[in-house]
Amino acid sequence: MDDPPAPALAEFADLERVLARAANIAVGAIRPEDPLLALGAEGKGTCLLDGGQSRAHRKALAALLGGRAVKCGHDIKETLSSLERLDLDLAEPMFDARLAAYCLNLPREKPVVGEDAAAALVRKTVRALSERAALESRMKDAGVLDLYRDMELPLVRVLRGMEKAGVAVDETYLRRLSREFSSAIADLQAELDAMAGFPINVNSPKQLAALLFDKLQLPEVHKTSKGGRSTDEETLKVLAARHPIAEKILNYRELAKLQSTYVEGLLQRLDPKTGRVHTTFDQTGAETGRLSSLNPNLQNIPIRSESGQKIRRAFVAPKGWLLVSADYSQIDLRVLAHVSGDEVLRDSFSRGEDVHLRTACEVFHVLPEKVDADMRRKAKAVNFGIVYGQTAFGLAGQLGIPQAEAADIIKRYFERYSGVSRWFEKNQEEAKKAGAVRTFLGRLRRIPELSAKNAAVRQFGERAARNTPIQGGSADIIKLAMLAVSRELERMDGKARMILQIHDELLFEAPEAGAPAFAGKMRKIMEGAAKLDVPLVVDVKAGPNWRDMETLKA
DNA sequence: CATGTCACG
DNA sequence: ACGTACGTGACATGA
Repeated sequence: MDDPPAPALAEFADLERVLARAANIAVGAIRPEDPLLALGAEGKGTCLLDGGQSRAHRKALAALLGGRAVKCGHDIKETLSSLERLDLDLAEPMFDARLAAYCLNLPREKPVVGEDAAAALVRKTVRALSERAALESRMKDAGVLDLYRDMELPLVRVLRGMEKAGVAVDETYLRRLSREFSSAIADLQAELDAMAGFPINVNSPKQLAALLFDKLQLPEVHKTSKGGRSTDEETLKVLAARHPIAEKILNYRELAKLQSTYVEGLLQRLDPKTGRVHTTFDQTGAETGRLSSLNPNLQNIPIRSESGQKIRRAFVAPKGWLLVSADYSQIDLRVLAHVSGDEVLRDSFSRGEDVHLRTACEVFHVLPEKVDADMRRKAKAVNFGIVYGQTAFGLAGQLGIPQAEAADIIKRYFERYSGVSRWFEKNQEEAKKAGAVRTFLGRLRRIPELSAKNAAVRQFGERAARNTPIQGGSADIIKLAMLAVSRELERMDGKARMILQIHDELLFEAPEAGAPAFAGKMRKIMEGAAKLDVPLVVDVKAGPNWRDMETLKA
């Protein structure tokens, strides 16, 4: 498609009458703190307004943006965010070119070199208007128009509401934690310096490799992707058997990570006026249809380690409220059961069994009462690996078992779960033919790597082709749930809020008194968000912070 | 700006 | 023979 003509800057008044009569108008805004607006109509040039001008024209803008014209833009969520500052909103109908391109899984637009923010805003906004018809037609042809119109576009406002609401953080607690971590890090640094015999910067993989492999002559465990000598966690765990410094480095790394990324990162992003942090959800970043979260990323808050849990404790409910968490149980494997139709997997979920235990029974040929913790652990790794296209090599590495044993386990898995095996075959064949895969709700991912000459590249494509219908199918389900939940929250008129999505979990805050009933309501909505051939099961918990949550029974 | 590392689902 | 588990984002280092 041709680039639009260079936008002419015009006075707002010159355009206002044209815009008021237009069926489609171009609307874009950036810089929430100091809004910059672009407005235009087909063939009528563009008007650029800064924050001050926007305020002066607020009344006229409200009429235009609240009118019946199709508001066409590029990244509507960003536009909504900037307009909030002027107390303005966009009324339906809308068109979001960026979201349309995402649903079509088109390659991402490269940034124009040397272009300033205002010029980029005008260019993208005007293009959104001129490309609307073509993009809608392409979406129809590609079978993703319903996905765009009924799922992604309505989700924009829901996500903006979550971003705006933010999450409360206990600043006093976090500052105390910062001092605690700093002191522990300083102690570890002193011990490391003493053990190394010189001041060692553990944050430098280069210095660390020199210490471990040159000075201390410890064995190299594996290479980095670029051929260097790796000092990662896996390596250090191996080296821990040969030298006490490895363990110290691991301890240092853990705390340094938590301190820099989470404690300091969150304090930096905390709004001192409200005591809340506000993430941005990227609705168009992930190839599989998942969301991502940035500035700060609130989808990777620690949970696994003890020190990590101290970070979770910093996320709190306001006084008189509770956090409510609702997470889908085994959603990926349920989606696999649904798309593959595998009888054993379906049976397992229909009966409400422990799926990892069932897999252990199937692959080890034993009765449930004979399954020990190690067998279940292995079975769990197999269930994870299956979804990712894991090889015997990978499973062996994961479990620390010989490759032959891993190959045997995988072989038995596919014998017992033959429906899964057949679905993988069929999916692979169709993916190769189409150069793309879809989720069961029609979301599309093109995978050009499937026809690569290079075997490694092609195999990567094959794993992506296996994983995407599953991970993407799960993403579709939780998005539907979020839409259904948000409709209920509107009915509740602000008596509770949805504040985060973490791929298979939704986090809410709700008044303490009504929290159990609220949690039950959310559970029901989420379990009913999509109709699969197996039940969807949601576990709900509530508590004063994101660490101390108690399970609520149905 | 690339690299290595590591936090999460 | 190929390389070896999918999807993200943030941080520190050092060229």
